[in-house]
Amino acid sequence: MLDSIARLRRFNRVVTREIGALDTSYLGRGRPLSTARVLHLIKPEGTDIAVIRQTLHFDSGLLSRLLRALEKEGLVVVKSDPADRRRRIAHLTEAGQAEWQVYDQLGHDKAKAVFDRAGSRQQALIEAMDLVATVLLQDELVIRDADPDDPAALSCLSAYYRILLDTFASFTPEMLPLPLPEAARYRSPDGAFLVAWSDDLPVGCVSLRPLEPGVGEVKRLWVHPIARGQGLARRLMRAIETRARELGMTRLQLDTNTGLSDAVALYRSDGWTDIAPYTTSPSNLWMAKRL
Amino acid sequence: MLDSIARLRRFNRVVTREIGALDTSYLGRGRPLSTARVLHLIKPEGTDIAVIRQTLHFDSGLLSRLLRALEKEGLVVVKSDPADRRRRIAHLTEAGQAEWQVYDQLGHDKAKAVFDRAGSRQQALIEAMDLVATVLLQDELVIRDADPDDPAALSCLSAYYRILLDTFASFTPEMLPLPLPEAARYRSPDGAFLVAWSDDLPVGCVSLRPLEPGVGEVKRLWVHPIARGQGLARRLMRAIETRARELGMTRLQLDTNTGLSDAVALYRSDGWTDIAPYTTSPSNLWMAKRL
DNA sequence: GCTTATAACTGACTTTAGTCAGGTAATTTA
DNA sequence: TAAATTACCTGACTAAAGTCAGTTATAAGC
Repeated sequence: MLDSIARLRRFNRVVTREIGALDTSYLGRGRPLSTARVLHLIKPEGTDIAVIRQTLHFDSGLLSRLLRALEKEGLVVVKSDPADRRRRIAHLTEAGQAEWQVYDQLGHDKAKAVFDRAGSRQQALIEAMDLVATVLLQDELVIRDADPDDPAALSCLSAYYRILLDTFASFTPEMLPLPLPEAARYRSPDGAFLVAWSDDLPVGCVSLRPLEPGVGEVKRLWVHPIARGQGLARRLMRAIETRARELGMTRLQLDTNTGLSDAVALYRSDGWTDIAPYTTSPSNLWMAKRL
Repeated sequence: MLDSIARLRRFNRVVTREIGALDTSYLGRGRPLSTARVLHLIKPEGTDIAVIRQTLHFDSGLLSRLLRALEKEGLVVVKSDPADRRRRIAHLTEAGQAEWQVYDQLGHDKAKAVFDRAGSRQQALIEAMDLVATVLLQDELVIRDADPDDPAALSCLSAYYRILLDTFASFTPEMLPLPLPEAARYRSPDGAFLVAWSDDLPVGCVSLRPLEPGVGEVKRLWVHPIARGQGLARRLMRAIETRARELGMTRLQLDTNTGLSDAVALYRSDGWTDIAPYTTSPSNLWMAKRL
């Protein structure tokens, strides 16, 4: 334990020195760091200033002052929210968008410099960083609805497809098109597509499409390797079942393969039972659950 | 690449929030953070204030002021270095030592809380942190003399022994005693023991003992898994050869095993040649090098 | 319609960190 | 031994971050 604390401190020292410099790269543009961070948090479509305040944990007065400074520079315009005119939304001017780009590029360059230093161990570095971040964020996994054509959804699907191709010889890339050909059926009100997020990294997905009135099919359950062992798959299944109920479904089906033994064990332990085959394809196990 | 930068930023956000809190845990004792960090850098035997300045990258004036504040609190006494009376050494008073303990405990508790949250993935977390730190510190590997009884030397040796036990069935724990029975022979002026450091983590070692006048034997070359692939083994060998020359040796020998193929390849490429057996034991290859 | 709550703003203030221009004493160099 | 250098100190200053009390406009509750 003592040794591990020494190692944590070493990690702490190194990381605050090297990675902390990502933030300080925002300096050098004649603007204090906090002002630059506020600017960089404003999205093209505008950002509710309350969101900025929560993200940076700033006092209301402090943020006000920083926004006034950005307005005086002509980079930002703050307007009242039409829906609730007490709330205010910050927008980037054209000059502000240009400056935002500069900051984004600075951070990008700094990050690239870190990876360049890793040389041949770049991949290992990224995986180690993911693991650290995921462990520290494990209590904050969030499941949100996504559009099946969204980049996050597509990144989950392509990871899921890679598993299928690696595991089953009978799958070919042509059988696994991206984006999904019937994307509309995975959108509300027909079906659903859920993505699990760890901070802003997609780490899991599951989808639901209608089969016949009152019956839905669960497909494409996937959990990122760095997020396994935390019950995320079960949370995703529970979430999609809830969504199915909200859509008026009373029965769910799925087809799977006994080769995916972890998934099958999860289904069984969550009340799914075997049913007769209803698809061909590489499936060799069919299950259903009454909601 | 874009994805990896997003992942680095995620890592950055999480780590500055979670691990950065290790430092801020020094707050809450009615003392500014920088003052507390200075106090915690003072060792029981006293610390040269230049070392503190370099470690924290503080301005000379700033550190002076912080030390005056700690003196006024009765926690620290700064005395002139007898060897060079311009230099000054900071010492902890009794009250200062007590306060130092409190800060140490605070950091300790905070670190433990991080590990506790990792649950079953504690070991994986530590290894990932080590990897990140080592990659970022790879240009800063330092090789220093160590005493063979030093904790760092012992930790290297026990890791080395573990490899031997795992690789060769013919080794038994009794054949690998710790601490070394003939430690004195690995100390100057007879021999040497070198340890490679990444920050304050020992990541490699090599040792040298006298065989007969003018002839030395290199033993126990080890490199931590997280530090492999960076040429550290070669640097250690070069360093121990230099040390051997300084000790007046003109010839080096070693015994090894062809099972350790990486090591053997290194020796050969660095000018070592096969010689006749001079030991029994699990060795099956004997080499020498003229200095 | 009146009261209360909420969101943001303004101005005054403090703390912390850090810089800079001297100054002194000790040591090293020429 | 004089001049230069080094190590540290002091005092004056600034910038950045953050806190706090009070104000205004809007929305929500009764």
